Amino acid sequence: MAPLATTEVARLLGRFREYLESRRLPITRPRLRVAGQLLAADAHLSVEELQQRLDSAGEPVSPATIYRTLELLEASGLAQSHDFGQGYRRYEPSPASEHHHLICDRCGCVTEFTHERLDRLLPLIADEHGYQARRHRLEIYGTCRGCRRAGLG
Amino acid sequence: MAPLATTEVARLLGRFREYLESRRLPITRPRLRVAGQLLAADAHLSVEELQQRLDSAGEPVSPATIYRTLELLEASGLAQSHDFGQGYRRYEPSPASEHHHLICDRCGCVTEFTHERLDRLLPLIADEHGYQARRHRLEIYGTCRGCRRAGLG
DNA sequence: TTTCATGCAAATAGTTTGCATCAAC
DNA sequence: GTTGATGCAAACTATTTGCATGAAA
Repeated sequence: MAPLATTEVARLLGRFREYLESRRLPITRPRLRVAGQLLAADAHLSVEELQQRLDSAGEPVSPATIYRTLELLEASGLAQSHDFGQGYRRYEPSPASEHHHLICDRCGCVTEFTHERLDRLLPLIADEHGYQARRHRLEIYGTCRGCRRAGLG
Repeated sequence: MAPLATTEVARLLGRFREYLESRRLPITRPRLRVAGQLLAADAHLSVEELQQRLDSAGEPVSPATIYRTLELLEASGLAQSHDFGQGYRRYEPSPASEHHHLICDRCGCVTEFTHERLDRLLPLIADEHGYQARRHRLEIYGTCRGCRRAGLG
């Protein structure tokens, strides 16, 4: 996952401030630290990883606050969480266009892909079964290129 | 989810016994109770639901043993577990043909569907990204027919 | 009679929450 | 000054594990 450009991170941080203002919620230093660190991330981060990065950056935030801020980021639409069945959730900035995930069984790395035709197909399938689709989740698990090359496949 | 025919349940129970024998593992009463109850299920059961059904049937088994037996059932290929993001796992007998799930956001009910073309497509997508696909997971979340009729959609 | 499963209770791990204190406004 | 956030520690929940006892082979 390529990190967002610095200017884009700044723009999204601005949107987060607006979101907080619109809800009359204080714009606090810990909130901005968490948001800044997640929005600038180059990977799907766990809360633990996020905390480590905040610590390394000399901007420590407690796990409780990290969780609470992530909730706000999700509610505002600026971030998404995923459960890849690893026992904890991982977070990423909301992508410009919705995408799906390839997850490596070996190293846990995540690759994103989009597939328009597939996205159009799924609501139709839901409809055939009487469901009104709201969202879907598609994950492919396997061995990534790197692990296959390393003979771990 | 329609329950399996009684004869089919019996056949699968036989396969479970064979699996245990082949591993020199004791064929115990609690193991057969758990397997029998899950294989005859008409839905995707949580461990709690499974325990309730066992209790109701006058065949109580402790949660620890239920978890341990489910592990064996998964290892033997006779059962599958799913995490639908509800905070706990749900189990079902392994289907004859792999399928995907529609999950109702409201009532939690699960509907299965198959889609051959889609199943053929996914490994190709993985390959395009350098992954060797091993398995995939496709879930559509929305409102089921019943909940929509009840005006809960 | 040897081996391994069972049930209980304690441990685990990610996440959530209550509460006293502190920062934002 | 008022409101609500923070950090800590305790609580919570699904699941796993250690151990004394009991059942299968």
